Amino acid sequence: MNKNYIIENIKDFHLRDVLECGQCFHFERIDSGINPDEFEYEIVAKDRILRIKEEPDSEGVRLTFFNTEKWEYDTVWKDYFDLDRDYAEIKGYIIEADPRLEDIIYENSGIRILNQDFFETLISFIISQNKQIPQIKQVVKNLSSELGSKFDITMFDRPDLEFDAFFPTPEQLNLASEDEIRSSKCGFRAPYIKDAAEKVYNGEITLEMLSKLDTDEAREVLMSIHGVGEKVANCVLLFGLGRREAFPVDVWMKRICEYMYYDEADTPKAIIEEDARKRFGKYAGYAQQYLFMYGQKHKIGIKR
DNA sequence: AACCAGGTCGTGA
DNA sequence: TCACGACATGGT
Repeated sequence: MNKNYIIENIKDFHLRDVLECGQCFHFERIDSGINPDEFEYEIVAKDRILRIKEEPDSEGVRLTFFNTEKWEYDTVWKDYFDLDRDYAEIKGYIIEADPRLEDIIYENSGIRILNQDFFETLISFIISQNKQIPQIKQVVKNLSSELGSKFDITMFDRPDLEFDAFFPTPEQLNLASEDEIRSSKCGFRAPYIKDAAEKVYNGEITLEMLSKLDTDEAREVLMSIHGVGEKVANCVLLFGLGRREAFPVDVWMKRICEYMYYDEADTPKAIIEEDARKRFGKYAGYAQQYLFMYGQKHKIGIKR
């Protein structure tokens, strides 16, 4: 009990940027914010609840996984945080594809793309349409609290948890009525969530079948869900199915890419996606995340 | 008080 | 194909 696991000198990692870059929603910052170099978060993922802290270190950062055994880090969190990946290679590849991204990557050098649960990613990004990130987080929290399995609080080393339940399983969401789903404040997305839960629960769409398909085929299958279009499908591919060549184009990416590549001219999202995938190839998804963070920080293309 | 938000669907040219 | 309004909810 209360054994912490610590890893040191981690490069290309910034906990805040990893979590706050809009790829995941079931987490909360829990430190005071007094020390600008320290970050502590509570994350619900991988059928677990993790408390994790980041501090500066001589060659990068030190991460403390609270109440975590070494085997849990090795078999669960290492993969979840994409820590097996060589980000120096990824960055080099992207900069070679477009040298103008060097500064952008430098500014956001701690981003990683998480390897998240497929079903949770699917539902989360269905919720994300026409919503801002704080609201998405709230709906994910409500859905979990109302329909997911509750934690055994006695398992944890502190009583004041931000969350009280796991994200609902396909079965739990499929069993819920549309009204129950609506009480999470997901609004008009309730039937979309219903349809997704149904198709996954009854085996019409499975992780196994999607893994056998190439990215474009898998996207078609995902888009057979009512309420899943190009953008949501691409997010599921990138964040929930490990398809790092996927390049989701939302309003932000549209503005950023028009600014970067089309002389500010109005350009269809499909063209932007196609060109980006040609330009950035197998790492288009990483390029997308760096560009997204950059665009948000500097409000690229926002008119006033 | 309108208007917008990591969109998608349905409709009508 | 393509443009456009509707869709819940909450925040400026």
